[in-house]
Amino acid sequence: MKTIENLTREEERAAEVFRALGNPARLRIVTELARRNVCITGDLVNALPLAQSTVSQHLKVLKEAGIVQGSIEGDQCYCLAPDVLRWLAAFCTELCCPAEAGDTPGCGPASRRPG
Amino acid sequence: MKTIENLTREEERAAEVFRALGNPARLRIVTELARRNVCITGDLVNALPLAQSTVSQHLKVLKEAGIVQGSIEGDQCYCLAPDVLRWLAAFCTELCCPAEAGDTPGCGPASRRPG
DNA sequence: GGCTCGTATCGTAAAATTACGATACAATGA
DNA sequence: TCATTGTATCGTAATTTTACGATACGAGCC
Repeated sequence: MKTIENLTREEERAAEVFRALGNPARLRIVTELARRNVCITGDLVNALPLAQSTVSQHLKVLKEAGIVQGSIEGDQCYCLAPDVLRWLAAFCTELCCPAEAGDTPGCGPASRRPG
Repeated sequence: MKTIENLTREEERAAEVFRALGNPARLRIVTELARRNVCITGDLVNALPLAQSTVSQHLKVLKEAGIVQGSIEGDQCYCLAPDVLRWLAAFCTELCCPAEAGDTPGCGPASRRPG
């Protein structure tokens, strides 16, 4: 994939997190963690129709994206990182509802900005 | 990619939208649309260091995910679909801050659920 | 020491994504 | 009618992702 160099740091980070969440198995892991608060790998392997090694790899991706974190027990007890999803929610809200802009969003020939 | 069959419809939809946003070029398109409100394809081609055909393909992905929509002028004038990002923000918030649950999230040996 | 159990990592095959040039196609204007 | 312009689609090569089995590795127990 070609690197898009004029991304802001925020956009770059958001793309990374979006990508990690954009896989059904990984999203399932995240919802499972949200439901249970804390899981060991085995819990997640049981919850998914995938091989243990595959689940472990997905966990690694989620960990690298900062979405889940291991406990102090040596990476065998996972939970959601509390801030990332909150930040992502704010990012999405900012995109669709820019607080400052008074423009009413919407398509159509008349709504094209003059600039 | 293997299909995870026990995803809820909401999770499936979220994964689709996350995946579409999880590419730097596409996220750039979305932020550009958020900034300008409305763009024709050429505007986006100019904003990105990619070939016209590539940008067009990314637009198609975003359109199929329901994130952008074409205007009535025959798909040549794009804007953000107003509801999807709002919905996605709500989805993320629900994941990290489940309103009902009184449990305090967090890792550690003591917080493992008894079940 | 030698088991078993749970998990991470390695190597690899299949599938999907990404980007590009070439081309098609509709609208516009000479 | 014929060229031009803007955009979508096609075909394809390179890269990345996904999933699996095999294997390594540490902890706990005999």
